[in-house]
Amino acid sequence: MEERYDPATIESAVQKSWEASRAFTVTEDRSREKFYCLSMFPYPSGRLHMGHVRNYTIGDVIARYQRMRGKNVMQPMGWDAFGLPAENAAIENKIPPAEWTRSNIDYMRGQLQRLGFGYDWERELATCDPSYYRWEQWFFTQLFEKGLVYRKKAVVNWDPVDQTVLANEQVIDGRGWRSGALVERREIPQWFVRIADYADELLEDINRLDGWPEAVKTMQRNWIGRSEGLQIKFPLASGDGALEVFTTRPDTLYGVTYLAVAPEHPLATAAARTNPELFSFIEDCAASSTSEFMVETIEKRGLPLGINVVHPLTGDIVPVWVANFVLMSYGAGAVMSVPGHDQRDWEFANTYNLPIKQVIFAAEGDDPGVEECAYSEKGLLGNSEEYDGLDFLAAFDAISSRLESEGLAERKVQFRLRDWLVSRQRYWGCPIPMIYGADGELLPESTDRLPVILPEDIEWQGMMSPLNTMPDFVDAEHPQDGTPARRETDTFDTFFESSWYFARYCCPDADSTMVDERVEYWMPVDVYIGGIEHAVLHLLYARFFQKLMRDAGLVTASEPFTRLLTQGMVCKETYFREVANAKPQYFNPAEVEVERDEKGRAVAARLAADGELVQIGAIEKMSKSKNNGVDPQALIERYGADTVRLYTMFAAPPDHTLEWSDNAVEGASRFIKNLWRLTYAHTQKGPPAPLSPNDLSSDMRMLRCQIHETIAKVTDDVARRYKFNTAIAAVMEMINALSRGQDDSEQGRAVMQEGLEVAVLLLAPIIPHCTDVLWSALGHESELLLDASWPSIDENAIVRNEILNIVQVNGKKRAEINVSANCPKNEIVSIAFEDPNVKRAIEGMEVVKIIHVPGRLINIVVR
RNA sequence: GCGAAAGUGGCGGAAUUGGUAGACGCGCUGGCUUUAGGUGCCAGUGGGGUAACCCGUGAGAGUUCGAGUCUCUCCUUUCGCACCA
Repeated sequence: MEERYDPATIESAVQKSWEASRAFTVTEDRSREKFYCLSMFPYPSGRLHMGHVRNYTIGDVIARYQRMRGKNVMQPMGWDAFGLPAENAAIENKIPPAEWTRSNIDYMRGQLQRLGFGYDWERELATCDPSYYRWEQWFFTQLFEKGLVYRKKAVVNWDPVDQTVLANEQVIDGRGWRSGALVERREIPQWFVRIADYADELLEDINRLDGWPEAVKTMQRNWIGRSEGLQIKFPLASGDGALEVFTTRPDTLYGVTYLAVAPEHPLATAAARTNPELFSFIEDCAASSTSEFMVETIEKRGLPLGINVVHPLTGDIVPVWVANFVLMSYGAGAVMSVPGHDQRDWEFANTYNLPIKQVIFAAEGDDPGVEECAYSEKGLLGNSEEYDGLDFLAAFDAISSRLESEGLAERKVQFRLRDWLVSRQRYWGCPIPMIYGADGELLPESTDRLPVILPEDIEWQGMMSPLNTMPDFVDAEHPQDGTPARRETDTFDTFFESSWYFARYCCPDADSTMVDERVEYWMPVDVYIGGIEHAVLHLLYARFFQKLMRDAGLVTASEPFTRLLTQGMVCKETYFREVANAKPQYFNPAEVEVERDEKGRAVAARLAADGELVQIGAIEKMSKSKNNGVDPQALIERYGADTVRLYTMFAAPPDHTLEWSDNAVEGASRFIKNLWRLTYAHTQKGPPAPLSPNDLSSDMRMLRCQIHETIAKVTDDVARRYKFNTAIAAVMEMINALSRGQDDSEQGRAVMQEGLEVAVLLLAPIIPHCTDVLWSALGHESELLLDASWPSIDENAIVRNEILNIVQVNGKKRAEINVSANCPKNEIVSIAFEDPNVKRAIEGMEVVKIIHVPGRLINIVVR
């Protein structure tokens, strides 16, 4: 090894050796335990950002650790290549999306390789390749044949100027982001997949996901949102038909004072035909974004429809309103309003002077009343005729049974989960393989004509998908009789591609099936790593797809991901200057110099270019808009990949947000240099003698104890807890101890050898390049560090004969005492009572009891 | 609005099962070496107090011999909300 640590040279040499030996290429080997380590594949946006670096370092550390444990590890990588940004780039820069995407992939692949991630590049896939998307087209046709796909009208954001459908993120303050035109809600026919049919199983199987974070499981449960309730018919007072509503609180039925329907509800549409005020209200509602967040946060408004219904129990006449907060997509698109016992209804009733009626009373204690706010707890019924005094369950049952027997209601399980809308009116996506016959018949493209290839050589005009204007694409034939037909021009939601890529990695070259038998060896994924923002959508769609594939006989596992690790965001401070009548101007932290007081607090910041002050903003997620991104490329060039990997793992636990600090990167670099120097100095003294554990000085025995305790700590942190920051801290402590306790005696050098070997092995997954060189220098030239065994613990080394105990008086620490490992309680107590601090603390007091926590502390309780 | 998390020194964080609060690192302060600068090395570093000691984990209550950790209320921040990926 060289005396000086030169990351650029080392890293390129080590990476070349991995490449030459195809070190990360794997095949199925039934004699070995497999480990499938998967990180969420990136969207090829142009350059890697710190979020990618963090995500993929976590995955690589786990993969390399499992390999050292002897597992047959597969770690693949690919590209989630379809999506909106490629279309934006096409519009802005006149580059065809395919070209833009493929050149980004090439650049980003190089960046991943420079970071030294151990991917099996022979399994690489890009979702925009026909060899990939042909199989999801095929699968979609299978789903269609099974009746799991249907077509129905759904609301979209429509930009009337650009004549195009907008994504929610393209709607800013109710306007199209490019045209600035007021966005309209418009209903168009769309393709849906019946995920709601699997709602029960998706919910039930969450209970089996032991390796998933509780927070993610709870979010999925809430997203699926199973609720048991009653679908009730309120007969129209006019006598023609009934208005159906779903409620989970039939016990509050006597408190209904009005009904509310969504603006898109047929009853509202019908009433609006003869009522201009209603018509314009509904139009107003339609002029806002479709996102649920917007619907739920706007001011609650409504109008009476002039329609009445009959209360099914009392026969009272109840008015029907239209309200902007009722969602057409949930339940029946109509609700029964009980302002006494639902806060939103209460506020609405207050605004419009609708009656509020209390029908639920507290089971015990004071009556809460409904004058100040709604009482939404479950309690005992009142003002409810013969049901007075019943509790929630009894009332639910009695009222449900009565209405059911009268044919006015039906018990129903309602899910919040809606069927998956998979069609997008966009170009850069996988074509939906459907054809419209002359009479509008829905026809799946025949299997032998798949894939339906997305034309890549395109002219982009305006904002609309160019597919609509390409006769070569649109003109099709009836799959059976060959008559002229029209091809679907919608493409799939990109979640469609990302819902099964993990299965395809197992057999990326299968050219006659979607997946082959190799999938049975590798699936399920043992650990899946990605951002917490995917907690619901992507991770739920992927679970759903796995079940669809299982039911199609393609796979046997019901769940795709055994263990899930959700990663936090990467953040950085922001700096800006106010600009009159415009958005603030943000400056990249690299261009700003920060002044600190003697405590290190930032007191001011100046732009390096002009020396003038800039304002210090919040610490926010790295983004273009806040100009607070740190380019990984520049850091790799300056410090090397190992330092960047070490820092990202050390700065925070994987599931926390990571606040980027350039100074702390320097610290990571310093640590590697220290390890390098220590190893160099040690190896320069020649090979050490074999270790003889029974001949160690007491200092060396202690040092060796720490080495083996570090193995235990790091193994637990890496394998079980996924806390790489504390694992690294433990190795740092060990290196500090080795460095301080240098002893050039024969056995002292043997302990140093053992300590350095352990450090190199423990750090190998995190900083694989420099440890590779150090491993050779320590005398393991013939062994590949990649396949070296994870170090094991010498149980004899970690036996301690003395243990530090804490003495507390009334829970406050008063002394520390050293006692022998199995010292009985009474002896510890008598030693404690000898301590002057303890004596002073208990002087003149009566000892009430003494609590002993073996091996830790005693607490003397006095009064 | 609904759902889910988080809040500990100047900063990132540690404390794994209710048992020593602040490991490790950054920053900062003082010193040494070299010196053009940087690197490197040593010491100190939660607040208050001469000290004994007291205070201290977003705020407030509670349970306990003992609470950063458990319970309740509140505040703040972040993430998701179905066409961003």
